[in-house]
Amino acid sequence: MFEARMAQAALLKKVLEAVKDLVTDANWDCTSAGISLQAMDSSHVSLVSLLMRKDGFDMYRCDRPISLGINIASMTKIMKCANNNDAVTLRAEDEGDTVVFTFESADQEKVSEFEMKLMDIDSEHLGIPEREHTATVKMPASEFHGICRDLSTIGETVQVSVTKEGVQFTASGDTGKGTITLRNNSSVDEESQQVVITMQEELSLSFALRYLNFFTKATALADSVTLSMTADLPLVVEYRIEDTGYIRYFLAPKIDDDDDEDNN
Amino acid sequence: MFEARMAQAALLKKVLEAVKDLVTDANWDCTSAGISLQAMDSSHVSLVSLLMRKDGFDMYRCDRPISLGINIASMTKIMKCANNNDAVTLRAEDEGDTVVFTFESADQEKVSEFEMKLMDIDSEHLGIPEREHTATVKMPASEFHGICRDLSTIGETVQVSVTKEGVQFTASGDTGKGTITLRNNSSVDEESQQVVITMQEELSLSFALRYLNFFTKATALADSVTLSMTADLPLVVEYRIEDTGYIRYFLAPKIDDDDDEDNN
DNA sequence: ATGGTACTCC
DNA sequence: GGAGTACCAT
Repeated sequence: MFEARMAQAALLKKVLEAVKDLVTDANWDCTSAGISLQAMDSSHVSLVSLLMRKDGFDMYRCDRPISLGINIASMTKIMKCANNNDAVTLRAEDEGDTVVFTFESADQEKVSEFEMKLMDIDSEHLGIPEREHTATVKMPASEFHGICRDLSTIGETVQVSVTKEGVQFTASGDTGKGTITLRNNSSVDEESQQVVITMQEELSLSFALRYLNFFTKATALADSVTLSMTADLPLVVEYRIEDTGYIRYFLAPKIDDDDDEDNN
Repeated sequence: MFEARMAQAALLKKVLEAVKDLVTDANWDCTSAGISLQAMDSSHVSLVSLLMRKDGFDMYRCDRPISLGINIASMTKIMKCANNNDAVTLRAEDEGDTVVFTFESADQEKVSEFEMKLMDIDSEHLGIPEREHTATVKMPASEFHGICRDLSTIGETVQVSVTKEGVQFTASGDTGKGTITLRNNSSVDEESQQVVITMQEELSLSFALRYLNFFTKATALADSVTLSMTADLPLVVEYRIEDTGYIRYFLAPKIDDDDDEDNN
């Protein structure tokens, strides 16, 4: 028996928003420690990794590990039926082929139950090593969101260049070129507004904006986002989910990492 | 001569919103008592019945009964030209083939007139008997709206089950099953938020959500909606129009009213 | 209440 | 493929 209850449906809704454009089906792997999900996007370019630890839940019970194969669109539809401050309970029998969502309104006058069929999904459970990166940039999530959106109107690729002084995002295309520079400002009062750079050496990598724009669907989940970069290794874009875990996205850099590239 | 004036164009706009998706042409039957309209929807499945008593108007005059055959889309277009708090006057000559809409802005600084051609419409004026029902459920109109919208994502049919304790709405489909339960809570302070059940005996009937979703276009007209049900008879969905009358929708239950039905 | 998006019909 | 319509989200 698996059963987990969270006080605010809003959280799960936001998680789905952050996943649904990238992934059609995924296994939600539930253990006594919590829920995790790993999936490649449908074009096998990027990877999403979600962790929700059991302490992020009001109530959490998982008698034995269970993998819930879920169609994300169906789950999204169901979660749309919850109000943001409904309590949500997920329940699955060990040998069952369904999961049941229960929504309870704050005033207890309304209870909704949605039963969803589970799927069999080949899970490519990729062990992703936690590694040190050459450079990390922590910045306001909404700032990153805006930068990716804006640069998309210029070109398809963004070049991210990190120095001790700051981070620079550049895109170019037919209409011209756009560059956005954020200064390292870890001294700003509000932590959520800080731009904090940690690095061993300067570095410059290019990424497909199309995927970054999918990643920024997680903006509602966290005030800050952290970009972790190492030459020739995938970028990691991490949003911490308060008290609960994180959602991380992985995206390999474009190989043509030079300024002369003009065929975006 | 027929002439009627209402202080707020908003009311007539909302009435049109509540009718236009269901009915293309309809006779507005005007008598000294007021205006009424009855029409089947275009697929002859459901029925709309509108009543606006003369006391709902600022000014009302109807020398002899007259039936105004109106294309609802045309009238909607014309009413879109009125501001919500314009006063509206409808005027038709006894032997004429047009109706004139006059909009006067609140500050009297602007007057608009639109003349619309009338149509000849075969009116199937169905005498609908007022009858006692086995069960009625009064609930917040917005709640009913949300339930119909949410369950539409699950299946095409909703089963409505009424007991003394509450009312339950259930739909099922390929992706699973959804159930929403509202407790009878007539003791809630705000009358508009109450769920009030009146019943002779428990009952469970199924309806096509497609039509219920057309009916909920009337949500803006009233805080509450009342569902009246009797086995094998059409459901009546009633929105009271404050001080004026009502709009009622009728929809026959689906015949397969059992839980084993799986071909929604 | 209004604007954007997504769907459906033509 | 385009326009109109309906729905959702802000």
